Amino acid sequence: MMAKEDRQRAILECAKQLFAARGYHGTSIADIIKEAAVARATFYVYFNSKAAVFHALIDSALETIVSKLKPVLTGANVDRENVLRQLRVNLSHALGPLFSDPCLAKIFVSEVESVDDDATKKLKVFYGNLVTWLEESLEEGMSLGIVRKCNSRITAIAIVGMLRGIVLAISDDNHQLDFHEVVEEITANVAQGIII
Amino acid sequence: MMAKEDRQRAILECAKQLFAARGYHGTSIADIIKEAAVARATFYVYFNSKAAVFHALIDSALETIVSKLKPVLTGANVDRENVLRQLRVNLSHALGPLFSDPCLAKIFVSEVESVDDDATKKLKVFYGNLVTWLEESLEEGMSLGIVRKCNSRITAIAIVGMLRGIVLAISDDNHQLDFHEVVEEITANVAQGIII
Amino acid sequence: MMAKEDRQRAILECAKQLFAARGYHGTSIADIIKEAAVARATFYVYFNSKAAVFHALIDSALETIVSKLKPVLTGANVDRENVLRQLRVNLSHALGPLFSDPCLAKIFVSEVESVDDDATKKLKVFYGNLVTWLEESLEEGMSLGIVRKCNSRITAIAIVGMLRGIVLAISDDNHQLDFHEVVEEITANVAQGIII
Amino acid sequence: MMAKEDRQRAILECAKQLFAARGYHGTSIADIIKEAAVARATFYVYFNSKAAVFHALIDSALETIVSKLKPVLTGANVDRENVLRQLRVNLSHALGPLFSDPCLAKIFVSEVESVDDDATKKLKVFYGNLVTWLEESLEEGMSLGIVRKCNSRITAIAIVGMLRGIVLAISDDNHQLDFHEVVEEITANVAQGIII
DNA sequence: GATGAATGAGCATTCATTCAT
DNA sequence: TATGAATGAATGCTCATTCAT
Repeated sequence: MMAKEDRQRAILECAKQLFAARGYHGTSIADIIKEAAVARATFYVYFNSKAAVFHALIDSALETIVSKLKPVLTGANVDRENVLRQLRVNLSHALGPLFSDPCLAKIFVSEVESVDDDATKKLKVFYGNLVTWLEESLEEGMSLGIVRKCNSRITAIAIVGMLRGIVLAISDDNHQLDFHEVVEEITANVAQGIII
Repeated sequence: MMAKEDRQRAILECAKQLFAARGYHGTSIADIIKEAAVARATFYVYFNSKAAVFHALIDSALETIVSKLKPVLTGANVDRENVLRQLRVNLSHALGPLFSDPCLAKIFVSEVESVDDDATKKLKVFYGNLVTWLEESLEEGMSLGIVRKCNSRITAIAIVGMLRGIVLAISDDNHQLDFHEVVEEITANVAQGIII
Repeated sequence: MMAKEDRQRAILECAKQLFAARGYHGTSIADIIKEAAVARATFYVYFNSKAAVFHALIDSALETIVSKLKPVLTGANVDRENVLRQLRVNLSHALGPLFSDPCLAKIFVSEVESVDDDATKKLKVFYGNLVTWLEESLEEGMSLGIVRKCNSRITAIAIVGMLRGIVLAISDDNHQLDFHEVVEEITANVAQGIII
Repeated sequence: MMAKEDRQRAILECAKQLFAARGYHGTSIADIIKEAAVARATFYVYFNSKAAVFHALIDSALETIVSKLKPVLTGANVDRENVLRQLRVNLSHALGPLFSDPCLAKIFVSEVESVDDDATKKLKVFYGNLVTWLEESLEEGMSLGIVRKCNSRITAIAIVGMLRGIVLAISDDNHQLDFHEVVEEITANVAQGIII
């Protein structure tokens, strides 16, 4: 007999892997319970619906990431090197969990359509907030002379897209990216651009 | 009575809008034929399956974009300005059609799961090729001293992600980005990075 | 191939018999389509839900009965015999269809619980209206001196119950009541009571 | 800790109210145990099944009523007044418990379909017996010259229906009938009919 | 070619009941 | 005795696809 929490975790874990592998719509309750080795009704003891598992996964993913993010501190005596260091830290914290769990990464970039809206909306809101926050940071950076003059909105969107691209790559089996290299490279790109 | 091609095009167009708005799984054959004002069986006169319409849309989208892309020419007498100009042109050509048709943009970044593999695979292959091509270009650029030393694979992935982010933003009603600003901004980011 | 209306009627008829025999909750869609010899989805071409068939049956039953009822005319020169004749006519019209279709009778007295409320409510409203109408008729009859002084509400309820009892008996295979005798007997009971 | 019998009674009482309010099929075990504040498995300690509780309720209801009924005594020196008095007494005894417990009344007239046959059959048998007994009484009454010549079967069915109608009205919140008036009225109807 | 009726495989969900403690 | 976790059979319903005209 399993502890109650373990059971829930097992279902969650199986669902995560299946959703990551076959997508939300490609995964049936039958698949999940077979993988988790529980009876049909048992699934519903722990989750009210298929959508509910997905919600839980999204929530957990967001929680995992968001809790790690720290605001970038700036001020009088904050130089370029300092900002880049903070950037590196945030990137490491954000990407770390995704690197160690490709399924989480997959869920994170999944654009699941037509699930009970809430779930997708949560992710959308997250990315939207990320963009807004970056936008404001860029504005502040410009006023401090740390950031070159740019269209902050477009740039923010581009950076978030860049990160999503990385996460998508992580979630793909064959890319095999190295965590530290990624962090360094992203930082460098942001810092220097690509073309000399 | 409609000409045969018009009928097909009508179905395709309606399907595109519906897929863009509600997603592949959120759109039923019933939705499509209602919108296109054709009978159920008529749909199957023109397309073998729901997946087939999606395939056709993907194909058309890819064709539209790919045909516009030109290889970036480099050589002895190619300077930084020249390369950036070519980059701008390619970006304009690639993003142009997507800007004028947000539904196309949506399809383009859609990560539809569990459609008969082929469709998703085509998009994946496209993005994969894009990454590979960029990777090679970066390598070449490095050897020519035009590109700073970097991990070409990661950087390529990041850039493609950046573009995807932009396209995703285009496909979203509320972002309202300006075409030329976007092209300039992306170019600038690639050229200079963000942090001074 | 069946005409469209025939198909619907066939389903309706089978559903009626099954509902009458096993009750609403004791009848599954599987039962209905097996009896009607149609495919599962075909059922849903004609009815939106299991409850919808029941609604249709109730509606049809009520329509059948209600359309036959005529208001009892009274006035200066209306004597006891005349009123009783009108009563007989109404009884005949109301009970006739139920006598010729025991399943209809069964549906008519069925007190189906927890179907999408509407259906049950319709029947309840019908019986409620019947009671109210009878109540008013009794009141009028009293003021005309045709009806003995009585509690019109209780009496109305009792009469409607009497009728329901008859209909229930009709719907039972083994009672084998004679239509004309029933009409006469009810009229006589109303007219004379039972105990001398 | 509750005494064993109290537990059982509590479950029974809650079930009765729920069945009366939402019907048998509209009431789940979950509803019952929540209302009775007992654990799921505890329910099955006291009752073997959902149907069993219903059986018990029917049994108790029938017991309550049947035990009160007294045979109507007739004989040489029994006049009309005497018979009516006995009728009144029986009615009072039968309707009394139902008036004081509308839920009991509801159960009593419930025509629950597709419960494990036994329960419904018991009620059916009860009503059948009632009809038969009335039928015989009417026959006897006729031979004694107390009852007018009538079709005893139909009349018996009608009278039982009348009573059922009253009980149904009792079980409905909004009717608010007065016990004594009902008894008087029924007696009067039986004695005199309605139309003068 | 054009149509709409017909189809069945598939799915999420419910619920009375049993098991292990 | 009392419990709550676990269960699987059953059910209503959907939807892409095919058939007959």
